[in-house]
Amino acid sequence: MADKYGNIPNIVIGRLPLYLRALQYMLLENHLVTSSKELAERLGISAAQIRKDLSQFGEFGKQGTGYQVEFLVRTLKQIIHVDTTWDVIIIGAGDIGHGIARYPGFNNQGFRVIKVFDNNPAKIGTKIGEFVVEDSATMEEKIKEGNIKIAMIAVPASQAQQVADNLVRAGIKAILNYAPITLNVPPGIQIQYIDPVMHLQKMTYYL
Amino acid sequence: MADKYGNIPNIVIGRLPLYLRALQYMLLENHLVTSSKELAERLGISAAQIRKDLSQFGEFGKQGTGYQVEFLVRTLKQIIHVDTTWDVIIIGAGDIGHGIARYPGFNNQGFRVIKVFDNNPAKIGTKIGEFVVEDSATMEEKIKEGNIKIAMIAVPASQAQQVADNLVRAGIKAILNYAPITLNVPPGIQIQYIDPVMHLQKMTYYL
DNA sequence: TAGATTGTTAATCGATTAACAATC
DNA sequence: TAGATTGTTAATCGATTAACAATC
Repeated sequence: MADKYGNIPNIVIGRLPLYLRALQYMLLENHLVTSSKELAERLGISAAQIRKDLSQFGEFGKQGTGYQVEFLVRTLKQIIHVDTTWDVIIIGAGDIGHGIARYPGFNNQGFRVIKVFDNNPAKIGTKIGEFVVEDSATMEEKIKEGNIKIAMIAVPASQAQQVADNLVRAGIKAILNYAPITLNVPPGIQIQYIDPVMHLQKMTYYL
Repeated sequence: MADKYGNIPNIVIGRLPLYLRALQYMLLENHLVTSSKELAERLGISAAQIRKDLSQFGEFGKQGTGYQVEFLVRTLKQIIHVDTTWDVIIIGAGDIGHGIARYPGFNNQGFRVIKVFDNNPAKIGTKIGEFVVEDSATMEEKIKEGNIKIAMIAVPASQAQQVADNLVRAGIKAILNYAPITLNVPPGIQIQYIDPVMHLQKMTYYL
């Protein structure tokens, strides 16, 4: 239940994965205890904000000492629901689809790509690493069968809205969209965007 | 000069590429005039916000009518400095580097990938589409020669900070980082992040 | 003219920060 | 104990929205 903790601002939720990522690196470095001050310096944000954010979910630190990194990692994973592994599908077997199908970074972060779909007969049946590209026509059925909740859209912008509509109809609840277009989805469906052009254009103003 | 317009909040600058993207789609659809209301509906934000954002830079609309799409596209491109084409380099010739080197979406959006670097001898000299992978050891020199200002980091997280340091030393002013790690860069250097895991983790809280 | 929509102001809403008592 | 750092409050800061005169 997302409201287990009451109404947490979305902007706070958005920072938790950032904290988690930094804390996991600390673990990797055998850095077992940290403080809001240290974490803040690593991330370039204020210590007060980190303490305030964490305090929305409980009391995880100890005065005078700080936070046990391993405990905080475990706790954050539980809070944002990546203490389990989510099955994820990819729609679109072009360059982007290939890239994310093979991306090793999902491992141990709560996600596992399990299927890749495309509607191009020339691509259906071909292999991408361990995956055999499946026919988009069978997508809805397979989403329902597998009770899949998360999808990544890697089709051209012109097809993205149609794909999103199909995904939502099939029961998908969270979409990561790589197509450079804003999609309309019903309330309650999560959507995030990755568009390198937008990121670059956010910076050129300052150049 | 970024302060041609005074001190515009960063959050406003960040929305301009979103407006631009939507307006360019309208052009594509031969949709020549729009209003803050219409644009707001497409983007799922408020019309007042769009008008307020645009008004920071001038008066581009007409009461009773709205905005000329083509004029607004041209104006936004000038404001965020993508009315010219920026040369961009990629560091890292792995899967991600391959993907962005071949990504067609930069065309006509103000960016052109011109070089790909890697420090792996097995990769140097190999081809990625039209690019020949160049030796990272020659990177700084080539950045200076070409007066390049923008770079995309596509190396493993363990190498990303070192690469960023080198880029900054060579004169790079804007970095798009695909490595899943927060980087430290000096003030005045722009940095943006793309990490699909973070985006997915922002959504699972609500599932 | 009547209707529509801008640009802008003031009010509201929300997020961040500074400060500090509590306490390890 | 003395020093350090949390969790939390209240103050500040900033962003969004509602409303409307101006005007096309």
